[in-house]
Amino acid sequence: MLFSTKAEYGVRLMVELGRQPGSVPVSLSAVAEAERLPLSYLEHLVAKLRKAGLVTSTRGAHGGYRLAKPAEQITMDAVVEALEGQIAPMECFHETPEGKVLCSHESDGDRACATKLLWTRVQGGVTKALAGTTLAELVEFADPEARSEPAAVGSAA
Amino acid sequence: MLFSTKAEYGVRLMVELGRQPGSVPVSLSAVAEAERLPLSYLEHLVAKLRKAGLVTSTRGAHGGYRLAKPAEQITMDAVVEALEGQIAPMECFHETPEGKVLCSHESDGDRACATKLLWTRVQGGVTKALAGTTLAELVEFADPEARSEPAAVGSAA
DNA sequence: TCCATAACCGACTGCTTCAGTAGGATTTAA
DNA sequence: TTAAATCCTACTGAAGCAGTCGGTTATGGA
Repeated sequence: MLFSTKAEYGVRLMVELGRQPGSVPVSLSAVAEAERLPLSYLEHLVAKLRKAGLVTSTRGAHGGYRLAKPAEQITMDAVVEALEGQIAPMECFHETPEGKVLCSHESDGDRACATKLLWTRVQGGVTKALAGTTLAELVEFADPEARSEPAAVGSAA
Repeated sequence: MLFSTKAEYGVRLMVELGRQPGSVPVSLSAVAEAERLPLSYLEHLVAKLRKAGLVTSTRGAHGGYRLAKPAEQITMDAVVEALEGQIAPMECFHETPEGKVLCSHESDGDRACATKLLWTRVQGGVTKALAGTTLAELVEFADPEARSEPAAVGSAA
């Protein structure tokens, strides 16, 4: 598996926030119920998103979370990276701040690192997919009719 | 990390076999020494490659492994999948034999799975990178001068 | 006929991460 | 004052990773 449930849950959480009109904070327990995910685990994930500056929080009663900027301006590479850590195909792969790809095996003898070409391509494919997808797209995809009322979740059961 | 060292070591192993002219089997210990990787760990990896039909083995003295087909015909999606298992971005993602992508959250309520669009794109990016790279390319990349002599392996020690 | 070489196989181990739980502290609206 | 919410740290069982180890089988050559 390329990613763990951290990315899965975290993205769903972001989508849930993105579905909200705007200035209304959404409580984590509402998200947990809507997506049927464990609240206490979501707490860990949302902390990462907050530290990455992707969501803001309001404490106390009627508090909750909301997006730190419009969903159109949030790309999924930032979200996934906040949740999973730096996205590299391989342990030996590091990206410098200038975006240059380094491989620790580089000087591993007398010839170029055999796998660098492959991992560079994979890295490129993933990065392109993530950076080319905005949160707004996912919100739209999940909820094409753009109805503003939340899904009637608690009613059944 | 997207992939573990299984993919890394396994691909290097394949490249090492690909560097050989053709019909000469290469022993695992030679590969281990050339790439400075633990022999007994490589045994596990090469077993996966053999079961996937990517390499063939010759037992006994002067035995070893060689590619099951020309390096030009080996694409890296097969190699990585043999080593790491099915390549899906997420636990809930399954690919049917016909190549259709399924998501277990699909009927997870009243709306489409929010993350499917994203993971489909990521999956596509990775698959394209892996399937679009042949072993021959990596061999050429690692060894641009195409010298046919193997790296002086056993001579030391 | 030995013997060195090599593939083959399964069991075991220390370590880290994952996925989640638990318990509390702090903040804030009503 | 209190209920609702964020925030924080510590803990836990399970699984996978990265090997190691010991032994079995096959084979070419002396």
